[in-house]
Amino acid sequence: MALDPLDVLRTVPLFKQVPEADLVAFARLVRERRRPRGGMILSQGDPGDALFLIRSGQVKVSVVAEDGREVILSVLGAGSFFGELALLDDEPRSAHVIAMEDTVLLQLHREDFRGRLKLSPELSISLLRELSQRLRRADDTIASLMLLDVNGRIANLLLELAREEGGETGTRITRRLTHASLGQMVGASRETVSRTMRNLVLRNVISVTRREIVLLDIQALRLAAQRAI
Amino acid sequence: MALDPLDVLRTVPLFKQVPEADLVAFARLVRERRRPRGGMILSQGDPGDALFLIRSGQVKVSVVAEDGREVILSVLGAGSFFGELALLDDEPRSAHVIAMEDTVLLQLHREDFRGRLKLSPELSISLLRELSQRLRRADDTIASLMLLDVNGRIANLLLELAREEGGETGTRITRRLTHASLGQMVGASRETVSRTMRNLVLRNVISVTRREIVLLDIQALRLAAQRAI
DNA sequence: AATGGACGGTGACCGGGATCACGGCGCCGG
DNA sequence: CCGGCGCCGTGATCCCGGTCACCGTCCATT
Repeated sequence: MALDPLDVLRTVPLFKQVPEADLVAFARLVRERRRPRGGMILSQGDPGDALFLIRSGQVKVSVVAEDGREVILSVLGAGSFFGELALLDDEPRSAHVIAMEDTVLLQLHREDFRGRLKLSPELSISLLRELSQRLRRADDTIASLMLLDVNGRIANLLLELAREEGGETGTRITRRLTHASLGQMVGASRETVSRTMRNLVLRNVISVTRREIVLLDIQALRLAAQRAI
Repeated sequence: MALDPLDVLRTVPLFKQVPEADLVAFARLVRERRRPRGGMILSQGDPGDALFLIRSGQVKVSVVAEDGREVILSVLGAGSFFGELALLDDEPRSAHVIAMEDTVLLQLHREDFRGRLKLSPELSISLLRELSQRLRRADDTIASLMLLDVNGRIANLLLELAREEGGETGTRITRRLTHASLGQMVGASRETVSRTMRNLVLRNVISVTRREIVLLDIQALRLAAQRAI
C-alpha cells in the first residue's frame, strides 16, 4: 500500500523517456494527496500551482455552466496526469477536476516542476508529445460535434473508450459510466443516450451488462462514427 | 520583399524567448515556400515531416468529411506556425491546411527542428506554452459547442476574432471571412449565420460594413457567449 | 423488510436550426 | 457593357434531439 513514490513514477508513461536520475529527483519533490469519490481536486478559475499524477482511482475534467449543466472534457485514470496547462502558460485553471472514485494523487509544485523541465529535455519532449495527442483528440471531438449526429458521436466515444482500456482493437469497456456521464461527454441528454444505446443493443452492435459494455460489431460502430451525417 | 529569414524569425512569438544564436542556426535551415489563395499546403493523413511558419498571408486548418462538409478548426495569420503535431508525436497529419490568401511560408524539416528542440530548452518551453494555449482554446470550443446555441457561439467567435487582432478589448474584425466560413467555425449553416448576424446588427450589437465588423456592444456579446442557454 | 436514492426506459411534445429554394447584389473578366 | 459567379438575405418546411413527466429496478442502509 505505501508504495515508494519512485516506483509509481516509473509507471507513468510521461516519464518513460526520463532518465532514472531525474526520477529520483522528482520522487523527493512529490507529495501524496487523497480525495474521496466526488471530491473536488481543483476548480476552474483558481490560480494553478501544481501538477497532479494519478496513482490510483479516476477523475473527470469538466466545465460547469451557470445553470449547472456539465461538460466532461476527459476522464483520466491511473498513470495519467493533469493540471499541467496552468503551470505551462500561467493562466488560471481552465476546468474543474473531480474524483470519480476514491483517488490517490501525487502532487508536484510549480517551481519544482518548472525547474526539472529546464534541466530535462527528455521530459519536455515527452510532455510535448502528450500535449500533441491531447490536442488531436480535442480537434477530433470538435469535428465530431460539428459533423456527426448523436448516434455517430456515441459510436465514436465507445470506440475511443474501448481503445483506451484495451489497446488498438479494444472491445470491452469496464469503466463504469452512467448514461448521464456519457451524455456529458458527447453533448447529448441522458434520455437520448439511453435511447441510442438501446438501439445499438437491439441491432446487436453492442451488449450491455451490469458492469461492462462489449463492442460486438466494431465495423458498424466505425461506420456510424466515420460517416458524415 | 526579399527579407532575411532571420528578421522574420525574430518576429515570430514562438521564438521570443529563444537566444539569438539559436535563431541564426534556424535561419540557415528554413526554406521559403509560396502558395496561392486556395492552395493546399498539407493534407490530412499525410506523414508529417515539416513545420511551417507563416511569413505573410493567412491559412485555415480544417477537417473535411466524406460528403464535403468542412469544419474549420482554426485560422492562422502571419507570425503563427502549424504542422508541429505530426513532428512531435509522429502521427500522420491530423487536418488539412489550406491557404486562404496568397501565402508565404518558412518550412523547417523534422530532423532540423527536433535537433534544435533537444538543444534549446527555451524553445521547448515556448512551444509547451503555445500548445497549452491551443488546448485551452480547443476545450473552450468543445464547451461552447455543447453548452451554447448558435447565437452564443457566434458571439463567442466574434469576441475571439476581435481579441486576436486587437488585443484584450479588440473591437474590430478586419480579416475577411464569409458567412459560410464563420458557419464552418461554429458548426452552423450559412443561412443561420446570416440570420444571426442580421439580428445582431438590428439590435445594434455589431455593425457590418463591406470589409470590417465592428463590435458595438461587447457587453451584450459577452452575455450571449457566457450565458448557458 | 422497508425506504430512499441513483439510475435507466419510454412516451409526448415542441422548438432550434438544417435544408431547400429562390432572388438580389457587387465584382470580375471578356 | 454584360454575362457569370461568389456571396448574402429570407421564406417555408421538416426533423433531430432536448425537455418534461412518470415509472420500474437495483442497491445500500437501517
